Amino acid sequence: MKIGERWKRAFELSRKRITPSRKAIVEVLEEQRKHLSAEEIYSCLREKHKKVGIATVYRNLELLSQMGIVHRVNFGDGKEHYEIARIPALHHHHLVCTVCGRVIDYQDFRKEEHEFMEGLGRVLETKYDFLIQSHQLYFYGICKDCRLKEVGE
Amino acid sequence: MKIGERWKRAFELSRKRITPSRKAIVEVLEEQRKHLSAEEIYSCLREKHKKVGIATVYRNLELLSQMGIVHRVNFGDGKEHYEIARIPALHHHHLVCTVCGRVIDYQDFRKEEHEFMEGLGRVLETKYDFLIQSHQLYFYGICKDCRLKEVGE
DNA sequence: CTAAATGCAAACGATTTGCCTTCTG
DNA sequence: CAGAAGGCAAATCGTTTGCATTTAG
Repeated sequence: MKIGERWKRAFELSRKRITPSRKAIVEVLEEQRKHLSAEEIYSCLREKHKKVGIATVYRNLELLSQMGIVHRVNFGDGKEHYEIARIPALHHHHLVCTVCGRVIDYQDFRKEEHEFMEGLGRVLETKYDFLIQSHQLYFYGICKDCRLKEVGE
Repeated sequence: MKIGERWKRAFELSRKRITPSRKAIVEVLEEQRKHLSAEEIYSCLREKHKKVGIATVYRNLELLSQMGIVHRVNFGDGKEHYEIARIPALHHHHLVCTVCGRVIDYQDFRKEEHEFMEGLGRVLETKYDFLIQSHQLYFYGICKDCRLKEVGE
C-alpha cells in the first residue's frame, strides 16, 4: 500500500478530519518527494489554485508530523523543512554543507546500515523506555564547491 | 588534551581573536556539558557577571559552530541548541519526544556503533566528494510519561 | 594603530495565536 | 448540528543586522 492510501486510514484512527487542505498538503509532498519549507508548500498550493492559508499549512504540518505522515527535518538554515515519510526501504538521510547550506540527500543505504539502525533503535527503546517512531541522521561538513573556493582565497 | 586548551589553538590557526566573550561562552558550555539555547547561555553569562550582549552570543555561537568547537543541535522546538564538541569517544546523540519535547542524551555508544558511523562517513565522503566534519543522529518517538498519559485519556 | 569584535536597538522572518466563519462527520 | 478546522491579521519570539564604539594583536 502506498503511503498515499495509508494516511487516510491514519486520520480515521486518530479521529482527525480529512479536509481539502490536508489532502492538498499531503499531495504536494507526495508529488515533490523532497524536503520543502512551509512557505514552499504554500507556494505549491497556490500554483495548484488550492486556497489554503499559511496558518493552516503550519497547523497541518505540525499535525502530520505528530502522526508520522511527514518528517520534519532541520538543516540549521532558520526554517523547518518537511518531507513525506517513506517506507523504511526508501528512508534517506542528509549531508549538510556548513558553508553554503547545500543539502545532499543520501538514499543508498546498504542492508547492513538499515539493520544497524533498527538494532540500535531497539536497544534504546528498551533502555530508555521510549517508543521510537523514526530517526534522522545528519552529516555535516564542507561540499566540494566550497572546498575549492576556500583554497582559492 | 582537553578541548578547553584545544580551542585556543584553533583560534590562533584561523586568525580569530581570543576575546573575553568567546572565552566566557566556551567556559559556560564546558561547565554545563549539555545542550543550551542561546538565551540560556546568555543567562549563564549574566549570572557569572560577564557582560556580553545577546548579539555577541549569537555571533560567536555561529563562529564556534563553524570552527567545530561547538555543535549546533535542533530538536524541533523552534530554537537552536549548542553543546561543546567532545572527543569522538564521548560523542552522543539524542532521543526526542515528539509529544512533550523532552530530550534524552544517549551516550553509551558501543564500539561497533562508533565504527559503523566512521565507515558510513567514509563512504559518503568518497561518493559525494564531501568533507565530513561531524554527524548527528536523532531518534524521534514518544517517551514513557507521554505514553502513559495517552492511554489515560 | 587597524581590522576585528562588541553592544545596543531596530529590523527581520518564521511560526503561532485569537477570533470569527466555515465545514466535516 | 456541534465541535473541529480554516482564514486572516496581529502578535510572538528567536535570530540577524546596522552602526558607532571598543579592543586584541
